[in-house]
Amino acid sequence: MTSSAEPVSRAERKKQELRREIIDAAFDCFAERGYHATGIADVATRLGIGHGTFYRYFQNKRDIVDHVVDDLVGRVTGALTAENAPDAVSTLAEYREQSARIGESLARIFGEDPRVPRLLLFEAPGIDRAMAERILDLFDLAAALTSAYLSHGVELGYLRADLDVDNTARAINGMILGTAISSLRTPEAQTAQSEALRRVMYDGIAAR
Amino acid sequence: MTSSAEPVSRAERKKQELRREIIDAAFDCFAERGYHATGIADVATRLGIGHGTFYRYFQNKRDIVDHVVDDLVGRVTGALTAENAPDAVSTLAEYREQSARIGESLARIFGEDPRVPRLLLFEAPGIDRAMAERILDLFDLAAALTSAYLSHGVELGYLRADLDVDNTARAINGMILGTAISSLRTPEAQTAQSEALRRVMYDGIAAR
DNA sequence: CATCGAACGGAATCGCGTGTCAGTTTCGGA
DNA sequence: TCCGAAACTGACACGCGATTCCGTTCGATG
Repeated sequence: MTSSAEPVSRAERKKQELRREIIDAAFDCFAERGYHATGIADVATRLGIGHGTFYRYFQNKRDIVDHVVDDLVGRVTGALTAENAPDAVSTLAEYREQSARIGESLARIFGEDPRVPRLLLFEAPGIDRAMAERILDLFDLAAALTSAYLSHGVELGYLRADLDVDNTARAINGMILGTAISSLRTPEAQTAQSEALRRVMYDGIAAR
Repeated sequence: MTSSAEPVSRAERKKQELRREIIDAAFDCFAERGYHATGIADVATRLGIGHGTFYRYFQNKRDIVDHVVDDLVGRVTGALTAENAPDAVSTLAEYREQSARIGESLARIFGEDPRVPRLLLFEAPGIDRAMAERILDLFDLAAALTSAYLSHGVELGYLRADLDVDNTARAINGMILGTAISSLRTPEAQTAQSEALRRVMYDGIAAR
């Protein structure tokens, strides 16, 4: 797949490598001081390159933050979709396992590096309207996925027949969001947090 | 209470009034173009005053956004606490009613003016670290309140005895957060959304 | 080793927004 | 009607950071 041939001259590879490094350095800076507070010079200095060089790789400041966010969004959607087809499941027990798996996957991304949720949830939406829309798109995508899982469960009869799949999906994603945000301050509560989340989903909160 | 006397000269009242108007205008601007994109001049122009005047009322740009946020946080905490003592409730049915009431109250604030959630959730956290912490504080406060309700319910026996109150509180607040965010794009779904939220809380999602 | 083009660095440019200040207006009281 | 204090105004000084540009360096090629 990556062998789409072409020159791939040694120099070309070097170039792609630096491009990659710039994206990473920008991510570091944005996460550390925030988007508006970091200058192009900061990013360049962190890599030990002149800031004029930056402009050989990216159009402008707005351009790079898009690439940084691309990267993070990719990681998240990857975790959401990888190895987890909605129709791979046919009982409630299997569904619980699958949701636990997805939950862990997200927890890993968010928990291992709190800068990821910080940037996506706290920094990005304040950059401009377009970026805020991108984040909302991400929420919508997540809602659509969750919704598909729920629909599947309703069809097979292991979830409530009268479930309002779309809105319930958003509610569930909200809980996940809440977990991600909590973990910004108390990363160690992650596990208990997602356990509580699953209990609410499956058992509700009322006494029996 | 407000009659703490003192001069309250006519001029003094005028002054407080303008101060108030500046806060409102700043809110309008921040919500419209975002914090970083609005200049003091924009705020002043909107009121038809010179921007020098602004500095007679507030120290600087950072100062005013604090006051704007104060205002919004006040509205939200007001909705969360007003007329809703945790111990005013003693059965599950009453608890459902109370939670519906609080939900409606929040829905009113967020639904009537989407700029409120947009500013609190999307704009504020990106301003600087201190502001992000303020928003996290607000989440913590909300979690503590919800937690108190849940504890009360566990003690009286109408909620599950093994409920992890703290983490469940955060999960529930997450769902509320999800609702607020959804309503940024689809305000009309508010009601269905919070209905779904309550169903998850009380009935879970599994078939019986 | 000479040549040439591409990549690099960082000094200089440019525009913008914050915050100040000195002159002007408003207003209440005598 | 007049005076002085307080409030207002907007031109201006200032700093900061994004972007440009050109002299220098690097490295491939013959």
